[in-house]
Amino acid sequence: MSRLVVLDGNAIIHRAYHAIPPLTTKEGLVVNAVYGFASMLLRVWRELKPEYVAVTFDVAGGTFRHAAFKPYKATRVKADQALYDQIPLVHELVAAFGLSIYEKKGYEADDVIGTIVAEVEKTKPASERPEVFIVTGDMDTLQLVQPTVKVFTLRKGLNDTVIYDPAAVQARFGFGPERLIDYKALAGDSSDNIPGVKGVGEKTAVELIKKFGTIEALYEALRGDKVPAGTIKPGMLKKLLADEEGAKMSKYLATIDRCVPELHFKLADCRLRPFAGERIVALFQRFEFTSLLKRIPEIAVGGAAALAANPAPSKNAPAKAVIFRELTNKNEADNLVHKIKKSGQWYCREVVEGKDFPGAKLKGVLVVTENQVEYAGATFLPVLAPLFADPGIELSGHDLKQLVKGLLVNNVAVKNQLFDVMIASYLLNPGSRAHDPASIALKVLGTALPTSSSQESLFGFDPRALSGEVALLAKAVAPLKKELAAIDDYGLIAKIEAPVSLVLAEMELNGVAVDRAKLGELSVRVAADIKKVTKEIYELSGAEFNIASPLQLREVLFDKMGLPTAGVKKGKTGLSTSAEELEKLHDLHPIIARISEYRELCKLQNTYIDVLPTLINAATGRIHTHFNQAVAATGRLSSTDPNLQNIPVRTPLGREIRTAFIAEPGNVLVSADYSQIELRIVASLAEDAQMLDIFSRDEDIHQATAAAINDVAPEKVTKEMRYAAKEINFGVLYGMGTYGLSWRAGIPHWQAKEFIEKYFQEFAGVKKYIDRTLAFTKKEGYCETLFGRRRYLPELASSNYQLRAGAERMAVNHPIQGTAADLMKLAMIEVHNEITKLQNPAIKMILQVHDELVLEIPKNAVSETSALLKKTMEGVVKLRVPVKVEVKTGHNWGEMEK
DNA sequence: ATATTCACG
DNA sequence: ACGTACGTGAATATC
Repeated sequence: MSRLVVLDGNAIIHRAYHAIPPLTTKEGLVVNAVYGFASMLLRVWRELKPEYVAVTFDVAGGTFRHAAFKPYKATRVKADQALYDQIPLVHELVAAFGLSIYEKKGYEADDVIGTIVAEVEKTKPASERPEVFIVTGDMDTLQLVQPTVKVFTLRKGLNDTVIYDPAAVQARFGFGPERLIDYKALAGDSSDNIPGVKGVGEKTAVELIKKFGTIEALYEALRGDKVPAGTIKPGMLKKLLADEEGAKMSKYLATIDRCVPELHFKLADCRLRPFAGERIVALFQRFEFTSLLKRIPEIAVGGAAALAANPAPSKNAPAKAVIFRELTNKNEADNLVHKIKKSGQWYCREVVEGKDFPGAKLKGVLVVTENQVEYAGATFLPVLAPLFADPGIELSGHDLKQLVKGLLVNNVAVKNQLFDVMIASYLLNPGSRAHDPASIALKVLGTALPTSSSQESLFGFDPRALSGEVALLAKAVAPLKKELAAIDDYGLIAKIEAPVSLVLAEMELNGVAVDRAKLGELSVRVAADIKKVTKEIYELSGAEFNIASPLQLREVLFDKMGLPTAGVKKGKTGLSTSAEELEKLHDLHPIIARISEYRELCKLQNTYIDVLPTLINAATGRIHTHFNQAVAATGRLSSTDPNLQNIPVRTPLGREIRTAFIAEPGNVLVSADYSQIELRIVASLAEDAQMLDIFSRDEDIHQATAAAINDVAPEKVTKEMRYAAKEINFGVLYGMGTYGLSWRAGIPHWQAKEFIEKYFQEFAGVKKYIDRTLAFTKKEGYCETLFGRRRYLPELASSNYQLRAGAERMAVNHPIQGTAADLMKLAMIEVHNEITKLQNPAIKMILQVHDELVLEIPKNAVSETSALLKKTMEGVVKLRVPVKVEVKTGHNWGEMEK
């Protein structure tokens, strides 16, 4: 089927104007709305690949609606002049693309769109009729939606788009598109100043429309006294009867006119022709849309050619309708339990109200059995609980940790064997970030997700809307299992990922306590410091500018103040102002130190001091991070919302922020840290005699390395020698080159080269190991950790030097960083087992920072738990060197002692 | 949306 | 001749 895209010009312009900060060109033209429009246009090409395009605009002056109802849109505040000024520019853009424009005085763009939709309906034969996509920035055209007419609109900002088809409208509002005018007739529309019925709001309107359909039917029922008792409260009845006029007028105003006269719409006129690329390029240059310029090649070859190169996605094979059923009584729930017990497996996902746990509410769970999706509301959880508790049953799902958290807050513990499709997809391709349901459906099954899925409605999440998604993903379980079995001998999911996800669920729910007052004090102090430093910078430079803008800073430093640029690195946009580069200028001007100071203060203030208090959960009074298990390519965890794995520690102010992470009264924090774990892993994997020796004697690895490469006795090693050796040791972990080492260690190039040569002479086993790893990875296409966690590196065969060299470094690093990650995950599982045995719920694991594990425990359990932690973590895996763990204790995370 | 910068291991 | 050490997440400015 061909495709017609109708752009709602004004709506997009308005949306873009308010979503994008004002951008000004050198000429002083404000172009943010034009930019948004252009970017939307390019996006439409890429995503919808239309054959026909029409653009509609409002025309200044009143409309027939104003004539019928004077206050129509009267509450609208007049838009900024800066917005109006951009409308002619958008027309220029549209002309450059050679698109047809439709507009009519006395009518709104929505009426023009309605008429176009009606005209398209008349296309004969029906097989020639295109599918219509209305691209807009608001919801006003949703009433035009039909099976062949969809609305492509923006949720928030400019990037979050939604496509509404009839099912999506139904899911969002609870009734179909044709009922929206009746809904507005009752609820009104404050933005257009459509009155609706006084006293009726969103909720009531939805209920009434669901029951009666149209307002005509509603009023007929009211007059005929045919309203079942109790459905409408007497007060409401009165309000409805009092304002029938309001309802009728509102419906008239809300109804899009589909018969705009003399519009002269012809589908053929809208057919895309090859674009005049130069005209578009020239315009984009004038508007300074440099980032968009890069995207022009995608479409400049001309509509038809672009269409041939990127055919529309294959007919989205209309997914077989999924049978959806909501459990209504215990009998049905019992049957479901019986069915799953028999098959020994189930696919399940949570339906949640609210943002996330704790605090969010588990509304129920969706369960996929052979060919249907059943929804069990939370009331049925007690019936399902024995299923979750059965270790003989396999539970599959996508991001099961989320489900586990929802169950935990309802006191249901999960003991099933878990198979998480997100994690399976991640283990198969850890370098990819695309493990969301849509990507998995596409990659594993070759199918797009039904459009109705993940529609969050105004009125809560609709389990029915999610049923298509879960039914589809359940089908991915078997193929993923098969693929995984072929590359994973160890059983990473069963032995590591699944158990660790249960631990993580608990940790996230545990959260960490934060001293709000401490952060408040810090904020006041740092704000004053920033003010002071800002003033000093202004005085030193003789200019007032935005120090946080690398662009402006560059101008002030190098142009205005004339600091030397020799040796300063360049980025894509010009000279770099990063801390490293500024350091080179440190002695040339006192402003440099001030700028570094300003940067540190702002960074800590904006990223931590002022943000952390806002993330304290109202219900628990603690901060609950998310540990992501399917992001880092090496197998590490990552932490988001907030990231608690990068809380400052390296500077005094940074450490002070750390002191705001506290134990609750009566408790202490215990931190257990793997000492030099990655270097120990290198020694063990490489079986390097000298390195094994250093660790088995428990010597200082950096000092010993310095002694070896400088041919001196360990006690003769200077600070500088140790520092350089430390850099070399890190370099080994990362696949260093001489340039990188000389740069990092601050030594001349020749010396870096000598050091590396000497290093590999001394630690010949390490050299052999690196060569061995590279050869293996080249031959097999992947490298792996001690536990067989693979990472595929196809770029290793690339003819592009840069890509290949990058892949070589990853091939060296992955087995080391990844083995450390595996080891820590195993430790977490073991530690969790051990503390569970202590039967003291006050002992909680709360954070993991790659080689550090933080627990909060009652004071009186310190010595027992510390010893247990050390023993468990050190014993989790046997390496060829001792594994060493340091345990520290304190009342906060910044001040810990052995 | 992308680049820059910087916080952590 | 080329670029130049691994793995992350967040804030900010600019397009």
